[in-house]
Amino acid sequence: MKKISLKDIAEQLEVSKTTVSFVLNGKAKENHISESLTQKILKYVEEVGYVPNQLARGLRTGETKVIGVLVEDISDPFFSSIARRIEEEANSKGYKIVYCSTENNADKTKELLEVYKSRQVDGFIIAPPPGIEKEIQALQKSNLPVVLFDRYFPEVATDTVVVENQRSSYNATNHLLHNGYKQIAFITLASEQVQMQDRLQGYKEAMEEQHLAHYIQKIPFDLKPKKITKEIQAFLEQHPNIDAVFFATNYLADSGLEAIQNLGLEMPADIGVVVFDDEKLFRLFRPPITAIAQPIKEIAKSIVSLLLDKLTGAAKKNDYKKVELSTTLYERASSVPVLAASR
Amino acid sequence: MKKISLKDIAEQLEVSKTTVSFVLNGKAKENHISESLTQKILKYVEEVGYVPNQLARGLRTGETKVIGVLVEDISDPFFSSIARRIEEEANSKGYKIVYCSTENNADKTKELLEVYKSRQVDGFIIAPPPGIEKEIQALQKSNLPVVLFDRYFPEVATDTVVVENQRSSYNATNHLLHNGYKQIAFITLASEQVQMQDRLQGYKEAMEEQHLAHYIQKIPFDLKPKKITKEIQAFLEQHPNIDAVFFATNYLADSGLEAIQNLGLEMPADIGVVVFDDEKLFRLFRPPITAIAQPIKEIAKSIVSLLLDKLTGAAKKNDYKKVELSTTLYERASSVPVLAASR
DNA sequence: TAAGTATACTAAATCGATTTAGCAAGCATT
DNA sequence: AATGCTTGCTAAATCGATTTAGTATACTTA
Repeated sequence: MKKISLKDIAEQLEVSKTTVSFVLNGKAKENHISESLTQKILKYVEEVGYVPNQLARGLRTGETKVIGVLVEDISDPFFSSIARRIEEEANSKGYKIVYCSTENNADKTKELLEVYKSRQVDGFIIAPPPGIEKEIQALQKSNLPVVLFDRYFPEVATDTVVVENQRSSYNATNHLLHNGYKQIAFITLASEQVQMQDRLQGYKEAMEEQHLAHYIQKIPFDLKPKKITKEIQAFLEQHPNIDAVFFATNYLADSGLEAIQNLGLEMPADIGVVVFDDEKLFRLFRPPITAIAQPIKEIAKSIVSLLLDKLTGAAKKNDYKKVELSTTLYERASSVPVLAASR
Repeated sequence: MKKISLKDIAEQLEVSKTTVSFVLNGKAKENHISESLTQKILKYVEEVGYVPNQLARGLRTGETKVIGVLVEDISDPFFSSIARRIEEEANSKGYKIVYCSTENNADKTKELLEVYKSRQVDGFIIAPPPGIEKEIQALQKSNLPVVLFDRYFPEVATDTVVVENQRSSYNATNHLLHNGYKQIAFITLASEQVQMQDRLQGYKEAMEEQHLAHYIQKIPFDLKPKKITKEIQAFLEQHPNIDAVFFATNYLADSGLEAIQNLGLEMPADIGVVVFDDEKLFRLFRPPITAIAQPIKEIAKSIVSLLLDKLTGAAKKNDYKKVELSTTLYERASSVPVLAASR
């Protein structure tokens, strides 16, 4: 059962490849192919179940209908759920996805970009690691649309989708403050990336408004979960006066919660907890974990819509948009002491 | 900055495309290209940063070095972590991944297979939904290697990677029995898929050995989490004598744990809990949730290794292997009542 | 010295589509 | 009767690689 090609069809029906191609691309009318021949071709194509070779088509047209998606780690629940939605959105518009994990590593990312370019993807969706500013600009110069998400490069004009990191973080910190916590630690990544900086800023702003001291721990990027747990545990031991912790991203919380358990601290009485990023099980935890939920579906929708605007030409090449979506703070028991009201 | 092609290089250096191609493919020696010319070409190629167009190459050679991965849902932690590892393994062997979510829907899957075939992927990795037996066979007939995982079709010979579902389930049920639970419910999907059937079998076997009655609830496949919670809650209310629950897959547990909370039942005293599939936070739950962990990394390795054996010709075309990996039961507090020892 | 064989390289076919340019027949118009 | 416009269709170029089947020269060897 060899694959059947345009040529085969043309030969079988004793017409030219051109004619078949016109018919299949809906250009029969404008090229004066008779209705009867058009039908005959369509019928035959249907019968033999012909599917065009997309490599050949892509080679000729330069369009592959494939979008490259680069995320930090596809096994991270935030990224995998975004990926799922992007897939859904893109599929519905006739695009396919190829994805990979950057591990937040610039060199790996650069390689991946090369690979994808050589595969002629039509556009890119990227949660960029630091250090690929130039590559992003190069892509845009060579007319390959790019949408960044989760973070971006302030100095590079791009289409971008992020959440209101600073404001969300500010609000969450205030939530802790309103519930009586004062010695609030902010546990984040040792990263200059804009989303982490914004989250940090929000925390600082809220603390400074109350003239409270900061407790900031920066965890190196590539530590294993166990090591992260150790680090956080050590930090909390060094600062026994800390009465609340704000985890700046999901997987720090996963390790941090373990550290808290190891130390025998009780939420929310001994320690209040808020996490940036919601996880499915946070709601069921005991106590349930207060979390900032990012609007996954909206993020994905905005990303794909920005990219498609560029791909279809609906948006001008040098006209970049930054979409900033708001988050939802789910106030759960981990940050709401029973006595809060009376404090 | 237009893209540079083989032809451009050939013209610049005043040699033929053939020569350049030979050099780039490491076939200089065997085609008697002089060392000096070889070096000159390599140097120039490096200089201009030429990267071959993979579409053209794929069209000509029929090899794209791309593997299609179809999972049920990329946002499911089990599948996303498998995907991550597959990506890692495949990348290290020079292959790229294109993936998508089947939603366990046969029609969607069939479409996706067509799309991927038209993009000339070299092979497939599939967690198959029911009803695509014929398509799998067709792929194999047209010489496209396929590896199934998580489940398979007993009547179709394929390379397959699964875990010891029945035995794992049997052991986990026995674990509950040894800890004094007797009215054990098995909450599973209304699915004929082999992995679910095997898990059910393992449960039944253990229960029957003790001459105990079954409590089996089958949840329809496409329910939303909230609906699943309701269903499970209703089931537990109807059978108040149930003293333990075995969830046959991860997302049933996510909903089931909520049902248990809603009913005010305490683990492990009121109800013992075991889950097929471990999740990151199960260890940190209160009480920690006993779970059967699948060996993600090994599964991914086996999958890729089976597929590569077929792709490289190391394994014969009609020589199919079934790899069955063992799981680990993490016995945590959700299924180990404090009094268990004395019962 | 003729035949054989390395050496160094290339022309052209090929993969499977799309697309440009154009042919041929029929009809209307002047 | 010559010109122009439709209509209906096709030949051939093209995208950018790989690969087959050469060619031309130089060097052995009998």
